[in-house]
Amino acid sequence: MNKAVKTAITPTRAENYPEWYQQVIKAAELAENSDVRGCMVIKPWGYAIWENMQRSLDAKFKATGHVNAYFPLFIPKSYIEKEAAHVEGFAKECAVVTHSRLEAGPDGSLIPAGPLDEPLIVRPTSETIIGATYAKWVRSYRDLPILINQWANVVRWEMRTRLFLRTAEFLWQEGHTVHATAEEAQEETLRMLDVYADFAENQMAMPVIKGRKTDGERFPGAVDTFCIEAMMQDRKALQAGTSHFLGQNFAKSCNIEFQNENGQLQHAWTTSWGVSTRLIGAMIMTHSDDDGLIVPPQLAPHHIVILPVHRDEASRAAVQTYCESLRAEIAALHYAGRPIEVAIDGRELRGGEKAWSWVKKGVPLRVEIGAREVASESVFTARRDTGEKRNLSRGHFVATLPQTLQDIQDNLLARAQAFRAANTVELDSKDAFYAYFTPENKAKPEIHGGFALAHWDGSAEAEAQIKKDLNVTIRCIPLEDNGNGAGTCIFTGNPSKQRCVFAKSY
RNA sequence: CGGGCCGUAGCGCAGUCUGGCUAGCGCGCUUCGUUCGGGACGAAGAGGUCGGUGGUUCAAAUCCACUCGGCCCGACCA
Repeated sequence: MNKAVKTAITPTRAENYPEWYQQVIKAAELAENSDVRGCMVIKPWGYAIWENMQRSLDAKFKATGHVNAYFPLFIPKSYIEKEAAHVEGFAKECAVVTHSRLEAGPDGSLIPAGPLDEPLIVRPTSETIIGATYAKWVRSYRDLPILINQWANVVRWEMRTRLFLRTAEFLWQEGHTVHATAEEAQEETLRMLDVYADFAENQMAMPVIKGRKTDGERFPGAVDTFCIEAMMQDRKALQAGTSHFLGQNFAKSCNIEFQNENGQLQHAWTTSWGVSTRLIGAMIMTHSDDDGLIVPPQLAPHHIVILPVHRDEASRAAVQTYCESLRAEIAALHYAGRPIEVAIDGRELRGGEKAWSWVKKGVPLRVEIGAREVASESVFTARRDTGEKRNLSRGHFVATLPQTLQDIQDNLLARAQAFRAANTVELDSKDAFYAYFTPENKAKPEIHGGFALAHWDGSAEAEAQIKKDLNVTIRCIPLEDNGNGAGTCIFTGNPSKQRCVFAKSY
């Protein structure tokens, strides 16, 4: 109390958003930088959130007919070379294994030995190695479709990294499917995009825009790339997931061929789709505040923590017993299809310090139990999302707990939706567009801009120009056009079919 | 790969320009005491190859050379 702390996290979002982001991660003990450049250590609290994401996504994949499998970490260099656009996109960021062992050097150091005949690439994505495998599996139309997902790590040698948002190694899932027809593959591509959007909104409480990428932003080797785009609290866009219709590009380069009902040999149609630990970054930047992380109940490792408050030794045993029985009662309840996760924090810490540690970790509900609560059969409870503190009868608290968690979940989504709506504008002139995306203070840019919905005629020149001038990109061409149909391109004056989403992005 | 900055305790830093007592400070950590319902206070402790190698010197965290690593700005980023 003596310490005049206004917020648990310094700096605040308004003061320095990127630094705030780093401090939230640190304070919540989600992850830290490792000794390996660009690679992070995901700590237990962060990994538990990832496990919850995995569990939920995995169930959705299974429910849409997919099964899991695992493919190698290493890809022969020649495989990557097969697809021209793919090489172009990934060659610059591949880790390459060239030797198979180490030998003692003259000064006691180890030097690589046993050069490989063909270097191996550490997978940046697995289209080529999985495609090569599928080529062996597919003979007949009866072998199709193949609907497989893998949970894996991938490596992309990024120049500049940020925890969760862009790391050299990251965890993800990648679905790779093979179909007999283009239509079926296109349906699959959009089905999985819907799965991602459903997960983002209902589990992460993060509203997203589903859309199609422009030619310039498309996945290397894809015919069509679809994405979900979310708005972070600095109003920048984050691509939260992608689903690609690969056409026959990889089927041709990997030789995935089958005989159709008429006995004709033809190339198959493939898709791939993925989301990564970047979603944790998205969750942080969507919901957290100046007191730290806020985890949506659906993803929270603990839904609720019980903090025993021991004021004197006389009541200690009674408080402890009360906490234990409350925990047992809560643990028997269910929320969102799983038992409510409840923990008692019995650490020998001061009350304030202990409470703040859970605020910073973003636990949805905190309960403090002392002699007063024991005496009156009540609980003192605080919501992380609103900060609201209440004294409730124990019976009422327990009976309404699942609903309270859902209220928090709903509130987070509603809050994020309102934020996005408040920072989304329709712009109808190039001047207004440039004004919207230009900071008032160029030396120390304030948080400005947001999502701009504007007409664009498909001109790659205009797309390149705004990227150069403003660092603004077309995030996507929305699948659901709520921007009232056709109009005029604000850059060229040519006709435009619909508005696109423009924003600065991560 | 170009331009700039920085490596001193777990973290954040001072000291380097102008070489000189036993290398300091804050936070954190350990122990004890008093405290405890929203981030306590006091006392006593532990913790350092000053990024590395070589050189100059009676003497190097400090000066010189080389080298390794990191950060920022560019370029790059499904």
